[in-house]
Amino acid sequence: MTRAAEQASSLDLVFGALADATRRSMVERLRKRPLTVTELAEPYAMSLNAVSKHAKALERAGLIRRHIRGREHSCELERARFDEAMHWMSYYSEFWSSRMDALEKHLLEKRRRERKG
Amino acid sequence: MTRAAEQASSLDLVFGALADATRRSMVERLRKRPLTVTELAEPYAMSLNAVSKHAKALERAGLIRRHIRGREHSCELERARFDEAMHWMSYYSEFWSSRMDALEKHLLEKRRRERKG
DNA sequence: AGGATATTCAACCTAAAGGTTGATTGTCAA
DNA sequence: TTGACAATCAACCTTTAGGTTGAATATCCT
Repeated sequence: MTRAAEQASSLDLVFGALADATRRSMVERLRKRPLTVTELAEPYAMSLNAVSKHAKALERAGLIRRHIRGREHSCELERARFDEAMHWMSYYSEFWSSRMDALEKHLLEKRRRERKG
Repeated sequence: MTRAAEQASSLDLVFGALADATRRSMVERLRKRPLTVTELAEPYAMSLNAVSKHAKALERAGLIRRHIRGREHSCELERARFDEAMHWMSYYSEFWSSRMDALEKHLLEKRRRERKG
């Protein structure tokens, strides 16, 4: 990060984006299908402008992608983007790390069985 | 949340706490062993006061616990606290959800085998 | 008791976050 | 071509976040 003390790191942006309840709610709704900014705004008691800003924050963090078709901006969840943060966190969670360990063991075992038989 | 529009939700606090690089660095270091506030402060080019505030943010989010022994505050990682956020995120990650699915399948299969044999 | 050490409290500063309103840009459709 | 619609830009306001310094509190040690 040469001139980038100024620019937030990727994890800063992802966690920062998820630290807001409105944005988490948006992510939840985008899980089902893409939504335009206007559709996104519908449930919230705030201006379209505010929603537009939230969408931009999610986009900056890479958590959504935007497809512009005419005047409509369709916002789509970028599921892969969650992995980085999940991976970071997994080091600190007993629950998940133990489950991941179990899974790794399972996969190794399976591979071993498959090689044999 | 009756009178709690004011108070941030649990996920707000957890993600908010992790949105700062200094605090993530602290978490990383606490993974190995508990550290006092002074020990925590050592690598960072900021006042002890600032570090104390960061520790408090992590504590408020439930990501660390504090054991006071005399004048020293020993900060310890609260690993279980990461689970809630991980769980929330897991719905949105292809990577993790697919792995979790595989694990679930494995566990079911295993249980089935064990019941049979 | 008295001084060093560990930590927090309090007041302050600056920048960023989340919201507003009003104007602007671009696209659709009659 | 004109008006409605989708979204952003720009300016502004208020609260919060991250940092500072200086004083206070509590504990340890001799």
